[in-house]
Amino acid sequence: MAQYSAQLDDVFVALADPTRRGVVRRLGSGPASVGELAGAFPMTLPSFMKHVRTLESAGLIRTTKAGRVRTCVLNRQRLAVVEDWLAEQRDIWQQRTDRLEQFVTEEENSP
Amino acid sequence: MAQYSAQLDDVFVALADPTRRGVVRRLGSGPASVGELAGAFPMTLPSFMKHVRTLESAGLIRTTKAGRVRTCVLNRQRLAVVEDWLAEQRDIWQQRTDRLEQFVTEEENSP
DNA sequence: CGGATAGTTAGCGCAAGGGCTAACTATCGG
DNA sequence: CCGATAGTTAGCCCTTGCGCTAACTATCCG
Repeated sequence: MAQYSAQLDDVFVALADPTRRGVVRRLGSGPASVGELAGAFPMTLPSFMKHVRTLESAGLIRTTKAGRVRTCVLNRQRLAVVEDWLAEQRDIWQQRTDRLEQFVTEEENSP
Repeated sequence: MAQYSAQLDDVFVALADPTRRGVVRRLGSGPASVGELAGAFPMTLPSFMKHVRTLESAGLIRTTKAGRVRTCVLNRQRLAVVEDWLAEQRDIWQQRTDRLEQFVTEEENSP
């Protein structure tokens, strides 16, 4: 529950684009080359590559190059950053409802 | 598990900024006026208001104006959009590991 | 070797994002 | 009614994001 703010920023920014979410989704089913991935999106390769780099520097994917083909794999770990943030939100909200309950109880005891 | 893409985009974009995440976090503890919220961030009111509007049009918060003060409340429901997306990712990944297990099993049976 | 394939680099254009100031409106409180 | 308070609107600036073309590098294969 730390103050990941930098990571958090990169990850949310990376996911704030439909193309990049599409890549994450696709990679969920297993690794793929840049070319394979790019085929699913209506843009040129250089444009697509930028998305790949964004995802990689956010840590959401990892890539390796073998011969002339670069293979991308999902780094599921990184999605935990989002999960943790959501969990934190739930906690905060929970604390609030706890306070509300306590307040109501106190009111009942001293009306 | 539909194709929310538009909503999803708005919500992720909204959360891709530390100021806006800060507001969401703060509102988790209960409603607050624009002025109260703005006090926590190093920027002018007009700038801050843009973030409020972004959050509101993404559906993450709701605001109402009484007299001269506008009060903001968190719309927790909307965070479910993110939760659902994450759940979907987990599903996809799960399907993959299922296939892998099946593959391994088949290999064992016919070596 | 030589052509096809798979990325990569460089640079450009445009729209959007996020911040600011200045000036205005609309309460509220005395 | 008047001054202070709480937002709001308008417009400007600058950076970043995202898409494109053109040209280049680096394999792979026959």
